[in-house]
Amino acid sequence: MAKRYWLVKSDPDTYGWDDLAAEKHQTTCWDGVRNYQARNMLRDEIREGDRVLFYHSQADKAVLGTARVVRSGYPDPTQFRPGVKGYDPVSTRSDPRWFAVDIRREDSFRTAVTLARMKEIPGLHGMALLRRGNRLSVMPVTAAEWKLVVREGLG
DNA sequence: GCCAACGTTGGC
DNA sequence: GCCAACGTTGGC
Repeated sequence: MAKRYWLVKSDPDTYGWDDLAAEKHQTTCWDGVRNYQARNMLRDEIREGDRVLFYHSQADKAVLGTARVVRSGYPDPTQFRPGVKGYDPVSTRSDPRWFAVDIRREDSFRTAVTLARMKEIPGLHGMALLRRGNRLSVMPVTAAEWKLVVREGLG
């Protein structure tokens, strides 16, 4: 199967590129996603070995680097933990509603590729991230888009 | 701080 | 099943 590419979006005040760097093995469980469209991608489409653009929303609005999927979709453990954000009382272990993947930090860009910059690159005009009103925290990236963003970031 | 774009909720 | 109200996200 062809390798696929994704973009994950995170508010750096909540969890950012530096937080991922500080993790053991620079790997984290990408949990907390509570949107059905994004859930479907985490559960059904994202595979180990797929590569990921790591994007900061809010003040930064830029891709900071790349990561790799090191474990494909499995039940998001936070949905089973009463009291934590993301707890879902309806979800059960035999029929979990929410999914997570594990990602490992890979290349850190020399220069962050800003949203403004991406809008200037003709080959990125169709990018899901640039679609008006797109609030998905996980979205697909084409191979061509991946190449353009990474070339820009790694120089 | 504002507001557009959604997703969700709940009354009917 | 419809839709108004509300909450959240995130760019500006």
